[in-house]
Amino acid sequence: MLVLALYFFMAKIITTKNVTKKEVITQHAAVLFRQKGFAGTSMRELAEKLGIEASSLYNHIGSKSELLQTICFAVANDYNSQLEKTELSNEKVAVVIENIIRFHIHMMLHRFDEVFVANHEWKQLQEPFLSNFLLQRKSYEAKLIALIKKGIQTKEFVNINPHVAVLTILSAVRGLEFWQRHKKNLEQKSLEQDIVYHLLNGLKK
Amino acid sequence: MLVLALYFFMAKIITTKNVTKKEVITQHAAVLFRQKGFAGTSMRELAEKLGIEASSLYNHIGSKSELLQTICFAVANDYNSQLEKTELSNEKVAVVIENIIRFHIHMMLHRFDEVFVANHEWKQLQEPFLSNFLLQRKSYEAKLIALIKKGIQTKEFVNINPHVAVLTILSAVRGLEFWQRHKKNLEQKSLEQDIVYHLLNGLKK
DNA sequence: TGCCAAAACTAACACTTATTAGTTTTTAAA
DNA sequence: TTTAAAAACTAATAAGTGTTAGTTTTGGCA
Repeated sequence: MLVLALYFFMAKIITTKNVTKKEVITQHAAVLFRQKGFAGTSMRELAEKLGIEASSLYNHIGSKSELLQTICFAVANDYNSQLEKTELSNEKVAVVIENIIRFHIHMMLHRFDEVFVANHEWKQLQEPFLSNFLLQRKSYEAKLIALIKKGIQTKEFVNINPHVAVLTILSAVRGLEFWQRHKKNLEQKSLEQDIVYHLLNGLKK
Repeated sequence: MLVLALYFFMAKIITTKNVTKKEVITQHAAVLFRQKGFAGTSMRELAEKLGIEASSLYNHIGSKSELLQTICFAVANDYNSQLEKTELSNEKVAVVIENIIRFHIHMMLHRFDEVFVANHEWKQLQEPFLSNFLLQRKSYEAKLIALIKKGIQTKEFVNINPHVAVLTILSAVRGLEFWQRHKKNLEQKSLEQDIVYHLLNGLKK
């Protein structure tokens, strides 16, 4: 007698300890949102990456928007708390600025997907999250501007428009987005060193 | 006797001479694509901005994708032809680089919407346009890298990784995206001067 | 005026979207 | 082994998508 048994398994989200399923979903969402944008990513697509059905996502998350909110504010919080720490040090302004640049580079290289999404997709946040996010960013920039001003007063920096300098620095560091493509071709340390040097000392001899 | 006449007018796309309706549509599309992203913008939304119905758009354009293609390649062409012009000059490398930076700033300030869309939404291009676009960008960057290398050889520039320098410069200039918010608060000329100075001579005294 | 092409319209198509309801399976503790 | 919660499933909803077909209106020229 032949017994033929067929087993069907339901797919399940794989988690390792200390990582909730919500966090696994959010991380996958970050990758997709980076690759295809928030509006360009569907919940079915996200579910497929996780090996489950779209409707099953809602056992773990509230909504698609919530995913974006989680990503954007996690990044914003990390930048803010690091800045608060760094600000309080007694180093010279040039050193503080250098440390901040290095932290930005670190975030770009190690939290790439989330940072990218926070940089590019925040516009898709719904109110009141949109306003909140913009407010946080403005306050962050204001702190940096104040630092540059201080550096000019202490004669450490040239007499540049502090607002312009901050934008130039922040944007230059964001250039690492493009760098991901050639990640392997260059040592991280020398990359970091070149950017910091370029921004602080310029290109010319 | 009272005669009551009701007139209904069909909306029409307003054009001034030397501007085709297709160009008017494309310009409005650029604004919307910048504000809400390509995937986040619907044809009905675009049509509404123009005061017509969505289906009427198709008397003038082929498809939504075509709009994105038009925008991205118009920008790419402008950058490419300007670079070809500038490269051929007999100026010192530092001057050539400075001119290129100034051109980028000019594009950011005067063709904001199109440049922004080309920078952010090119990923949504369909093949073979996507590959074509990436190829053009790579070749553009390669030319800039060669220029920086030349500048290092002629001892005009410090011994920096040319690839990193190009990315830093291009990204820094893209920071003007954020500047649009405060457009009125600063003279364009001094803004331009500060960025050029920062990138060529650095922040430190 | 009469005519024709350009450009608008309405209506519909076939799909895709995020999300919900209700049901079944799985997991883990009692 | 029973039981309850967690987490998967199927099926459906209502709204929105780009685009096409067919029709009507418009504007300029004969």
